[in-house]
Amino acid sequence: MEDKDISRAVIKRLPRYYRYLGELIEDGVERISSNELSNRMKVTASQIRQDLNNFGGFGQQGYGYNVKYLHSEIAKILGLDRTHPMIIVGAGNLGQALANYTQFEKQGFKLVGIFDVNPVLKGVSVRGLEIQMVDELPEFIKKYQVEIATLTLPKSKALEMVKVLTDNGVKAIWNFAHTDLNLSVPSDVVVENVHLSESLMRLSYNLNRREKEE
Amino acid sequence: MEDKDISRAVIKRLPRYYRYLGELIEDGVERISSNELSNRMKVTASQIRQDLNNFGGFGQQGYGYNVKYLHSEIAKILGLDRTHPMIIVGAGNLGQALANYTQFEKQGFKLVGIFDVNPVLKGVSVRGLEIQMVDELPEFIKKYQVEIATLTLPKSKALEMVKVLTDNGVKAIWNFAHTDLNLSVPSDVVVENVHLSESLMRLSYNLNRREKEE
DNA sequence: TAGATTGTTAATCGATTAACAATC
DNA sequence: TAGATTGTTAATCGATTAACAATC
Repeated sequence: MEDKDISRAVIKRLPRYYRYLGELIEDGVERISSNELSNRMKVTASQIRQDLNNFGGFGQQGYGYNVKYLHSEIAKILGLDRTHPMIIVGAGNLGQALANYTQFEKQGFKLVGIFDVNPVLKGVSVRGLEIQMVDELPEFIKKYQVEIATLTLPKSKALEMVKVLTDNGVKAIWNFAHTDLNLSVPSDVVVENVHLSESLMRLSYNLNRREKEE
Repeated sequence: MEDKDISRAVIKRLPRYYRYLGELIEDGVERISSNELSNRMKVTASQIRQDLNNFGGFGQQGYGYNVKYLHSEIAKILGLDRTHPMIIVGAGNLGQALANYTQFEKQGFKLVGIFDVNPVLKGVSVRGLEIQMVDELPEFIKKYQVEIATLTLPKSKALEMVKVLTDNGVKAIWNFAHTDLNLSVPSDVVVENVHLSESLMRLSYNLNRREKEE
C-alpha cells in the first residue's frame, strides 16, 4: 500500500468525528465547515483539517464538508462499510453484557458466537445464541470466518485462549482481560486493550487532584 | 497546591506501572531497575524515570526501585489508598456487569448503590444491593457521601442525570454513555469517558489496515 | 467576481529519548 | 572504593497550531 503511516493520535480521534457527524446527520445538517465543527467538538479547526487530509481531500474550498459524504468516508476508513464476524470468548457478566449491546451490530460487528470454559454455561442462551465450549472454537472460527474475538476472560485463561484464536485465523482481539496482549500475539494480529480498571484509576487520580487543588 | 501540571500522557501510563509492579510483587521481586522494567513493559527506561520523577524521587542510585514501596506510592498518587463510595446509574446489562466486578472493590471503589429509571427493575437485587429509582438519588448521595457515579444509561438519559448527580455532590463521573460529558459538567467535576464502540472502531481500523498492507 | 473555506506549508509547542553528572 | 543506576538537563522527535496561498 502507498499509504503513509497515520499517527495513533489521529486514529484515536476518527471515531469521535464519526460520532459527531452522525449526530449532525440526525439533526439534518447538510454541510459544515471545519470552524463550526471545531466549536462543537472543542478541538481546533486546524486539527480537523489536518486529520482529515491524512486520508484525502474530503472538503471543498468556500463550502466546507458535506456531512453525509464525510460520514460515509470515515466509515470506510474505519472499516464500518462491511460486516465483521465477531465472537465473544468469556460469557461472564461483562461478556454477556457486551453480547446484548445491539449497537455494535449496527456498525457491522456481527456477533456469531459466544464461548466459555465453564461447562455450567454450556447451552445457555444469550441473545439467541447458545454458549459453546471453547473446544469448539477451531472449527467454528473457520466455518464462520471469524475476524474479531472479544476476550472477556480472566487474565490466566486469556493467555491460553489467544493462541487457539490466532492459530485458527482470528485477526483481531478486543481484549478486556487485565493484561497487555499485544506483547504475546503474532505480528499480523491486531489487539485493542480496554482495561476498565485503568480507566477508573485515571478518574480517581483526577478526583484526587481536584480535591488537593483548592 | 505546589504541584506542576502533570501531562495526560504520564497519567495514562501510571495505572499500567501500577499493574506491572503488582505482578512483580506477586512474583516475589523485591527491587527493579528502570532498565529491567523497561524490558518487561516495552517502554524506554528513560521514560519510566521521567514519569516517576514527576511525583518524586522514588528510586535510589545504584539500587533501582523498591517494588513494594513504588507500588504503594503510585497507589497514593492514584488515590487507591482510600475508599471511594461509588454508585452505578443505569442497571442494564453493562451496569449490572460492572456491579459484579469485584476487582474494583479491592482497589477502593466501593459500590454502595445501584439506580435505574425503569420501575420494573425496582427492588431487583444485584450483588446484594437492591436497585433503586433515580428519584432517591439526591438523598442517597448525601447520606453515603458518594464520590463517583458510573453512568451506564442511554445518551439521552445520561445528560439529565448528570445535573442531578453533580447538584447533589458527586465529584467524578465514569461515563459509558455515547456522549462527551466533560463538555456539560461543572468545572470541579471530573469525567472519564469510556466509549466502548470507539475502541471497537479503532480495532476495526487497524484490522482493515493490516489487510491492505499485504 | 468576491467571499469563504479548504489543503498544505511553516512555526510552535510538548513529549520522548539520549546523555551524563550526581550519588547510593 | 568501584560499579550501578538514578535524577535531571539537553537534544530530538512528533504532534499541534498558525498562517496563507489555492480554489471553489
